[in-house]
Amino acid sequence: MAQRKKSAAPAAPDAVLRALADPNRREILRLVQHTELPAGQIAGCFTLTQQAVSQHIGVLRAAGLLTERREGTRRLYALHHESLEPVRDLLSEFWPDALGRLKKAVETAHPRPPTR
Amino acid sequence: MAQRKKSAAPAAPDAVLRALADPNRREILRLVQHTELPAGQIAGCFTLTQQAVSQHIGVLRAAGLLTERREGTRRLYALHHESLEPVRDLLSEFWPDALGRLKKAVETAHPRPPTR
DNA sequence: GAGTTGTACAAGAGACCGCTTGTGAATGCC
DNA sequence: GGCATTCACAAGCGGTCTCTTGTACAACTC
Repeated sequence: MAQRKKSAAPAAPDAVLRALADPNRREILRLVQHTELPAGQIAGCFTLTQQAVSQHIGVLRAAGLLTERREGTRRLYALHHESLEPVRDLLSEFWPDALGRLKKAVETAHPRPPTR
Repeated sequence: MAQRKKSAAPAAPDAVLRALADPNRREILRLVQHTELPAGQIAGCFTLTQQAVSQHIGVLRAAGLLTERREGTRRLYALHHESLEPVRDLLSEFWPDALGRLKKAVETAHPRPPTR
């Protein structure tokens, strides 16, 4: 199986939306949106246990919202912006006027590899 | 006490995101995106029971994503676009460059009453 | 090798979600 | 009034989510 999807289908936004629907997970994304951070440091920002935060990281990673890089014993996480696209597409679908047009503007300003 | 008890809810991003995270509910939103529809007609588009669809409508309404209008024994629902704004704000927060700037452009082009 | 550190995996409790069946309330029509 | 239609409310069931505690494992340090 070379490709996960045959066309430029809107993917499954379910996982991304569910992942975003939790305030703790959104906070994690805010922490790593500009710099990558090790799991332990992320966990240190919460009153939850390290394991609970690790599970949240797992949810975000499963949704494709985090990239992981191992460095020694640590694992560094960072926001993977492109996985937000299904949400943006969804939004533009329901946003009749403004966002729909602006989406094209975004794509013009930030060309991406053609989705085959 | 603030006066935020109207049918058009303040829309915490959690409720909106959770509501959007279900494919059946997204389908409901697509149905009423351009025209308002009675609950029964919405339910007729699904294999679920009328009650199940009614519950989905309740979730969407609680998230502020639907407006309700009573007409006789029927209740007509339509998409309430503005409740999507928290999602748009969230997205622009995590979208480093393009969407963040374009959001301002949207607000300039489509001014709305100041929130709060 | 032994200990320490950083992290994920596993199992379980309690809450919540989505669905079904059953029922009731409001409106319209005869 | 009596009845049909439209729809929400209520209870219950199985599955899923989120959290906790306990544990395992890999990589560094000595």
